[in-house]
Amino acid sequence: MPGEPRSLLHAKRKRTVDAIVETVIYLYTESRRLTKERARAYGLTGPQLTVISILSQLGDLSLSSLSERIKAQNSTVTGIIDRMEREGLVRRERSDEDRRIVLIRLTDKGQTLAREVALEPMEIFRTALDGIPRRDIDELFRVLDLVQARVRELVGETDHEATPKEE
Amino acid sequence: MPGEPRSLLHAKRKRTVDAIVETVIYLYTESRRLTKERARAYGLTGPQLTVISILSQLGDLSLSSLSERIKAQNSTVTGIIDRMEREGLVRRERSDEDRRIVLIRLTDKGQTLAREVALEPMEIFRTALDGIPRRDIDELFRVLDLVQARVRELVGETDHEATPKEE
DNA sequence: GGGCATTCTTTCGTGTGCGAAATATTCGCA
DNA sequence: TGCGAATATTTCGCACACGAAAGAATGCCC
Repeated sequence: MPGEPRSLLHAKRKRTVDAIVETVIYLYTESRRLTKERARAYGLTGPQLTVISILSQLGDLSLSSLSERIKAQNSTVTGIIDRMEREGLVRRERSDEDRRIVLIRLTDKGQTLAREVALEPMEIFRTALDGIPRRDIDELFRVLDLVQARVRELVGETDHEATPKEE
Repeated sequence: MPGEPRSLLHAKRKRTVDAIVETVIYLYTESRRLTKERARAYGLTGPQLTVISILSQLGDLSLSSLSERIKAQNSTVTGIIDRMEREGLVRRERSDEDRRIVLIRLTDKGQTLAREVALEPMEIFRTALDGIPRRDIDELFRVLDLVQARVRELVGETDHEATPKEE
């Protein structure tokens, strides 16, 4: 194959890719920052506000299901719940069916707060998407989904542990 | 305006938005996880590897420009550099022109490591984008850019402090 | 029925990550 | 000159965040 202006094409594409990566980072970090700012108004931290909003929507949850929801390790969530319990926002309650499980439950104080805030994760990001035409949203979804599939493929995606792939 | 099946449209749209948000979170956190995993192989943490790769590409940087690059506060980067200095990966050097400035410089050990790794931030994400057709990449860029603009608009975007808006 | 793998949570050590206050240096300007 | 505002970095206190190991309870299976 003869020489082509390949590097030029690559250069342009690299700029686009850089911009996309930058944008994703921006959206993610800005959303986090805003959640935090919003939480501060109620004397909470970002993760604490998220926990309150999840418990309020889904009811009592075991510590591990909570961890799964907020995509953090159990050991991290233990700490978050410790501090929230100290503040009287949640209570730990041992499950009766399986006494290994700790159920996290909102106290009255926690529920009152929940009603005041009603926050979605990544809220500004969502709000921004509201201002975008339907067709563009669909396009965004379509391509992001392609990218995600590709990442999962590259990563191996056996859940980093679970089911060893058998085909 | 007469009644429309508005809630149905909203429901569908909400699902799409949820999926988009989920995907962005996935891409961001998975990229971070991979960087960290990769760093471990060299006895480094994620941020440390990022610092090495940036310094290696751009040469010596002041602490603040480094903070800007990795989008973290100065106080955070101070800590990262402390530990890297302890490990003999970088040196602090007071600038001669402006003695307020601390220049961060890779040691020989740091440079050797840099040559071994050569990592881009959010690397898998980038790699995944490589497998996506040009037209889709352009679409993704176009719409994400719209979203970003909308977020900036919503946030006020006076740099959270800088130039008080005067129009 | 007793032990052993499994599951759920906590503990521990270390490393970010932030914001406010302290410190050091430079710059503008009266 | 000399002093107060501005800039660059560090210190401090706190809250995540993770992984490895310990602790507690369950379930399986001989």
